[in-house]
Parts: sequence; C-alpha cells; structure tokens
Amino acid sequence: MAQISLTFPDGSSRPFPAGTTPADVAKSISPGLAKKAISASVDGAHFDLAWPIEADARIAIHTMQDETQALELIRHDLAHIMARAVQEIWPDVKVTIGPVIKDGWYYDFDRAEPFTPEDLGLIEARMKQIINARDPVRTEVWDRDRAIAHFEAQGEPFKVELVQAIPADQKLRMYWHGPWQDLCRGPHLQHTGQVPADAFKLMSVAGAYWRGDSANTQLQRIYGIAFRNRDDLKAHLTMLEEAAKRDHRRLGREMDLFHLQEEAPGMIFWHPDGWSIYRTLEDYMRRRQQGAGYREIRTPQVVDRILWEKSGHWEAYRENMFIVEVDEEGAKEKRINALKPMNCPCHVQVYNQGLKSYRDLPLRLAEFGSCHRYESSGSMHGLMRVRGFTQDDAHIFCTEDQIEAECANFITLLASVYRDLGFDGFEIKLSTRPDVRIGSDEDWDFVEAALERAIQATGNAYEIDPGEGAFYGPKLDFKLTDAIGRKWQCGTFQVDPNLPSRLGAEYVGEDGAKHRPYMLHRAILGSFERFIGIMIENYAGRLPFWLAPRQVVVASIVSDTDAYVAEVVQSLREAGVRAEADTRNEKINYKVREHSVGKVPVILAIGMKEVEERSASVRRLGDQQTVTQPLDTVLATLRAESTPPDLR
RNA sequence: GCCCCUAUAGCUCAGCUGGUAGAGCAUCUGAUUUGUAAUCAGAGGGUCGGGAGUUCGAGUCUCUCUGGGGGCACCA
Repeated sequence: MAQISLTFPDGSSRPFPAGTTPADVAKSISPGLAKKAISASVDGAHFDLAWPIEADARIAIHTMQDETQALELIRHDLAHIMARAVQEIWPDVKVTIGPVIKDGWYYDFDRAEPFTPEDLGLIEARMKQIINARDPVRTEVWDRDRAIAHFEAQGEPFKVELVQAIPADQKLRMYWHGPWQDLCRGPHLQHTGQVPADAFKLMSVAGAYWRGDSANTQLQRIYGIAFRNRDDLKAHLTMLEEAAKRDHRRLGREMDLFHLQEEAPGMIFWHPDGWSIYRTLEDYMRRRQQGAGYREIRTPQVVDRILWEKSGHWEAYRENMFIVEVDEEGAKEKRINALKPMNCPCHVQVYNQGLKSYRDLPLRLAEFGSCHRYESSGSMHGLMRVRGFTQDDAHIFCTEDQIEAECANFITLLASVYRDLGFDGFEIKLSTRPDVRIGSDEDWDFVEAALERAIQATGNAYEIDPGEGAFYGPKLDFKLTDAIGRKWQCGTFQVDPNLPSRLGAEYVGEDGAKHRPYMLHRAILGSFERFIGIMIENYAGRLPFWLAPRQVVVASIVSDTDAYVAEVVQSLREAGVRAEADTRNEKINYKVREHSVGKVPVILAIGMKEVEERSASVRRLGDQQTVTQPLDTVLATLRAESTPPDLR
C-alpha cells in the first residue's frame, strides 16, 4: 500500500493515509493546493513534479515505485506515444482507441494502406525520438461538446463517435503528449522521457473490428510490449521463445504424434504415438466414468435433418454443420443428413426407448462422441480448435431434486480427474439467468440455488457470471491452469429442461403421471483432441510415464547384446510397459540423444556388463545420471509406474 | 468469415534488385561394435502449394484459389 505525501514551497507537507491510491489523492486535494505542490513522495521515495499541475488536474502524482502501476503507466503512455508517432509519419491515419493489455498495449488505427513490418520499425524509431525529447504531458478537462467540435475539426470520426456516446453533461479529459492531443481518462506520466526508450517493442499488426463488431470497419491493430528495463524485455522475449517450444503443434511433429493436411482442414490424422496417448486417456476416462455410475453408449454419426429440426439445431446452427446429401435411387428428392455436431439429441433418442420410471433416474448416459462442426476457417488452431473432435460427453437425465447431488458428484469426479492428469488448480464459474430466457423465475431460483449449494458442498471457490447462462438454464464452466499459468476452459455442466421437452422425453413418477426429466449436459475434458493439446503444452511434451506413448527404449551398446535386449523388451511388454528395442548400429550417445529429443521417459542402455549380470542401466529423461539395477527391479519399478493413477 | 503475414527436399531454412535450385538434419548404401545428448564417407531426393498472367525468360513480379501463422469476429 502506498504512503503518499505532497510537499509545498514553505516546506510543509500533507500526508495521506496508508492504502491511499494516487487517484484518491487527486480526488481529495483542491486544485489550488495541487498547484502549489512542488514534490511528492510515495512510500518514502521522493520525486519532483517536473511540470506544473494544471488547476483542475486530477492526476500528476504517480509512483514509479509500484511495479504494477509503473508498468501500467509506461504502457499507457506508450500507446499515446505510438499513436502520435503514427500520425506524425502518416497524418491521414485516423486514431481510435489504445488500451493497456497484458504485457503491453495496442492501438487501433484506420488507414487505407496496411502497416508493414518495415513501418513498425519506422514507428518504433519515431517513438524513441519522442521519448528522448522528454515532451511534457499535460491535461485539461473539457466539455463534451467542445471535444466533439475539436475532433470534428481534426477529422477524427472515431473519436467523435466515442465522445458522442458520453452523456452531454459529463466532463471529459484531454491529454497532451507534447503537441499531440488525445481523449483519455488518464492517468499518465509527467513527461515522455519517463518511459524507458529501450524496453518496448512493437510486435505485430492485426485486423480488428471497430468496437469488436464484425459488421463495422476493420481497423489495423498494432500490438506492443513494454517493461521497466531492457533486461525485463529480453527476459520476456526469451520466455516467448520458450513458450513457442512447447507449442503442441511443434511437439506433435517432433514427437510424431499427429498431423493435419489440406484435404481435411481441422481434422486430425493421429499417428501411432499420438493415438497411444489418446487411447490411454480414453481408457482412463472410461474407467473413471464407469466408476461414477455412467453407462456408455454409442450413437450414429450421420443423422437426418429431421432430428436436427426437432432439436432446434438446424435453425440455429445449420451454417456450422457438415451436410451429407444422399441421392437414393427412385427417390423424389435428396435426403439431407448432417454429421452430428453434438450428441445430446441422440442421447435423448436412447433415453426415449422404452418408458422410463422415476426409479430409472438419475440415468447417466456417456459417449465418447465424435462430432463435426464446420468451424470458420480463421478459427482453427492445431488440436485446440478443430472441425472433427470427440467429446467426453455425458447426459444425466434426472428429476429437479436430483440436480444438486448430481452436480456435486460431477465436480468431485472432475477435480479428481484433473488432479490425476496433472492439473492441480481449477476455477469454477457459475453463469446465471440471461435476460432472454425460457422457464419461470421459480425454476431458475431453484436450479441456480441447487448448483450453488452443490459447489459449496465440494468446498471449491467459485465466481458468478450474471446473465451468462444459456436461455434454458444456468451452467458451470471449469477452467484449469497449466504449468505456465495459462487458463483453459475444459469442463462444463449445464442444466437443460428445454431439449427433453422439445424431443419428448418423459418418465412416470411416483404419482403415476408423466413428467419431464431435466437433462444435465456435462464434460470434463471437453474434447480429447484439445485436452491432449493442453496436456502436451502443460508437460512441454514430457508426459508422465503412464501417458507416454513410448515409455521405454532399450538401447544396445554393442550388437552382441541384441538377444538380451529383445528379451528385456519382451519382459517389459509382458509387464504392460510400452517398450521398444533400438539395436541399430549407432553409438549409445546417438541413441540417447535421439530418444531424449523424442521425450522417451526411460532409456535402458544394455552393454556386455548388463548382459552378464542380467541388469539394465536406467536413464530417466532430463536426468544426467544413470543407475544400474537388476532386471527384476527395473521391471517391477516400471510396471508400477505404468499403472494409471486410478488403478494404483 | 475479415485484416495482415506466409508457403522452396520428410524437417529447419539459404536463394541480392527475374537468367530454369542449395545447406544442415532425416532417409538409403558402405565402413565403424561404439558405455549415456549428434562416428565417418558416399548416394538418392524438389515440375519451388495449385492455377492464370506479365516477360525472350518467373522460386523471384501481378492476380486468384488452397493451406498455414498472428489477430479480430465466431465457438450450440
């Protein structure tokens, strides 16, 4: 918490209590007093107010001691400095907005010609000039109409639009960086020289829609990153390189896990090692869900549009569905089918077979459901966003009173699965009723409360996202955190009374009358493809032993050991370990390197010594040291390690 | 879908302002029998993403399609 004080020419000073923010100070001091201040101190660190504070200035006091705040200010000022540089180089460019974001800032411009990489260099050079000029930053409060008139005169239509959105009686603030003026809430530094000239970098140009709406003009967005000093910038650039090294697309190729090709955009060709991961994960999930009372089913891939019309998907998502037309001989018209984009309607069909009793509920139907969605071309990304994928899907048909217990059980299962798969932390978000919705307020009250109680029962923290639920019911989103702090939304839990109703699902209650069940849509991984992508990145390719596709390579040092190598491989395989022999005529160094690069967790090196004593030299991935152990010990150890966590 | 960038051998990349392609690794062959992150030598391998155009001549310039990348929009 910042301790702030202002010092005046007569030597007196005015302190502010701990916890005061510079913004609080600005609000509490009178304009006259602010004008008189000659210096400020924050947490004991003094600095001069290099330029006079304007009579109505709210902020001219900032601490550069507070890391977070300093970075925020530097990045914010850089956004203005960049916009100034751009307009100085190309006066016809129109400016829009430029906020601070993680690690830097961006600014959106309207310009007929695209910015080239060379242009970024030009802009950067100009920015450095502006910084070195130590131009003063000053601010004034304007009436809205004056601002509109100003921006109209300047020919800045986007700024005019922004200001017009502000209520007419509201004052607004202008900032000047040297001669360059922009609408801004502030706060800002006192002069451009306070920005480190060697700790920022313009990263890329991208398209972005004005106000985030694809119906609007597309602007050019320039992204920049900035830090306190050059070392921090360098460290960040190094970090970006490291992150790129764990990119699942790169590792997928290096580890020979999968590929994509032009003839099937957004669909995965799994190679043997990649498919091994997939199968191991699928087997694991199958066991976990079976243990949690789910029954596994399988439903068709191609389904007549009639069902999608009934479910409502045809109307809402036709554009994103793969259509399969069948020209039947003698038929008057083509039959239109769709590859299923989701499993729910099919699961209701299974439920609808035979009359269900309340005694059958809750009925938990699970499917590793292969789905296809025609995702827009620009949205696809490796395994993370694909057109063909498999959900770890399940639908729980239950009564209103069973929702709470089902939800709590689901969260418990999900937490356990995430832990087993190497993710310790996750966040829960509860999305509640939107403005446009179906169902009575009483039903919403009941279901929302049930979900909230269920979360509380599991002892997990959660956040509420008001108004973000589906039109038919509230939902939970589960976001896990990976090894480098990124968050991924994977799990979901949705309460749905709508689809059972549309598709005519019923059960006979204790009272002998027919009732509508609730349908709970839920997934833990989301999709296998995406989750495997996340796991690859989380582990940087170094998957835990039980998930690793090639768990052990048994490498010969001399060819006289080949028979023993084959025996070791066979014993490992019999022990349930995925093992391969490498008896190529290469040096052991070569083999160690190749399999280390290939992320094989264990290499067993076999020379004549090992043959004679029936042992193996064990080398673990990332470990420089080797341990020679009797073969039986090695077999027992690796067999134990290859056991999935739920079977230990 | 939109904007910008991009596509050269299996992979990573050279190829200046237009004059019909190179390297390293990988692959294959041979030699080498090797003790924990690259043994040596040789060979094969590309109609430079597809199509069209400009030009005497296009990997190189233009257009277009497709894929990929960075964003934006979308994500039942």
